[in-house]
Amino acid sequence: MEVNTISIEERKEREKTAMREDILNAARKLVASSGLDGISIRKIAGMIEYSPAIIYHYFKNKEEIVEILMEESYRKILETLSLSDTCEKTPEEKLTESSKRFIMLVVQMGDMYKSIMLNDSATVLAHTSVLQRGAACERPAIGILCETLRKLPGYKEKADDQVEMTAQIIWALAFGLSLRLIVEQVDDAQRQRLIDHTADFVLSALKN
Amino acid sequence: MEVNTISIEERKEREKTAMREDILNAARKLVASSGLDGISIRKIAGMIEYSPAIIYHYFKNKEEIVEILMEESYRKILETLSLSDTCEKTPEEKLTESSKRFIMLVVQMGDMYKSIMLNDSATVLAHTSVLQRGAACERPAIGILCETLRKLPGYKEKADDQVEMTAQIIWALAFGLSLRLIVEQVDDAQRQRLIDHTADFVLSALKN
DNA sequence: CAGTAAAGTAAACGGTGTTCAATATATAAA
DNA sequence: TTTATATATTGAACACCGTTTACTTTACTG
Repeated sequence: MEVNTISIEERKEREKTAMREDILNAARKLVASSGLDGISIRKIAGMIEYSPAIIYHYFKNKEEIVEILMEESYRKILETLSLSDTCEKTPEEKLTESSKRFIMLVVQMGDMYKSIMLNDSATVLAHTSVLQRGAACERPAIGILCETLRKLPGYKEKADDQVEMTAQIIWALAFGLSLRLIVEQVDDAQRQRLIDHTADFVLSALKN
Repeated sequence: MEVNTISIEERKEREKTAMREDILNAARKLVASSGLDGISIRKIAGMIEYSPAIIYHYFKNKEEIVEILMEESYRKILETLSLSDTCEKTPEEKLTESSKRFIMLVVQMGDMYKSIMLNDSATVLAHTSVLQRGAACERPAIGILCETLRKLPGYKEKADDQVEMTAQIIWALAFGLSLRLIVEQVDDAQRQRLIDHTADFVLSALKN
């Protein structure tokens, strides 16, 4: 009975992805309560009420699970970042606002952002690297920034290379600032001051 | 015999610090060969040919050992940073050159710089935090930068607060850039391009 | 109903940091 | 010199960790 066989295979497939999802959900809970380092195969196994060994039937190893969660969070960052392209504003305003939104978001993500951006595994770097020449334009994080810069007065006739590099620098600044805000646990008021000052700083640099 | 007693105490003191130094040296070797994560109490014990437990008579825990090594490296960064104050150059040149030197140094330090700057223990943060208001001026990393900025045209009459914030932003930019250079393992040529472009970017911003 | 493929597990391996009771050693006092 | 005491040192254990292996159970197929 071929029809029956197929339906059983489909159910098995469903069960397999369901199990994978259960494992990932347990991992997500652990991250939420105690950060990325809080993930442990044994804890996940305890939460889904299975033996630890079974997890290796659904994932290659712990690293694979961690990377899935990181890519998930990274996608969330990109989504939030490319959100406000609809509203009509000057490119300067756009730049300022999306930078501010970006920093607020990643500061809120805290530890997770730290882990994503400092991970040097090939899989994660494939998404997060921005300094590699040319390649950067394919990556949303720097691509959106490049587009915005192009709309700035005097940036139409600039070389691609130059614009991309400027984008990379602005991005590095936002990256460095948010990381320090996270690590030093800067309070709201000082954070706001710094973000505003940074926006001014960047706009000044772009005018020349 | 009081004299004898004192001399014995002195020898014991010497022996104690010698043992501490042996432990730290073993730890340093491990860091050199396999990074900060390469340190393990058991490996250190093996190298100094003692049982692992003895290490806890000389150090509170592994964290204390790691923090000592990090503070050591951080001091080295500061020394190299405050080195070129002697030569006579324009503040712009000074800023550019010391920034470049700084980035080259920390990129070379690689993993260690990463670990120092992302460590959020109170002990390490006491040295490395720079975004805290006012407090930053006491810290060499941002203090030197403030002094240099003050010599820039139009920066004499600016408020302390403003100058410090600008320094913090430049510092955050250097921090973010070097971290990405380390994580993404950018090649020499591209690194040089980015550093040069960054210097231009910063000088442009400072002119307004 | 037998056979097979997949799901699941217990137990172990080698690793980690840390603690604790017991022991060896060296100094001080008798 | 012998005894007491403080210090240095250790072995063994505790509680974790990721991962692998051989084994058993379960579910499905012919």
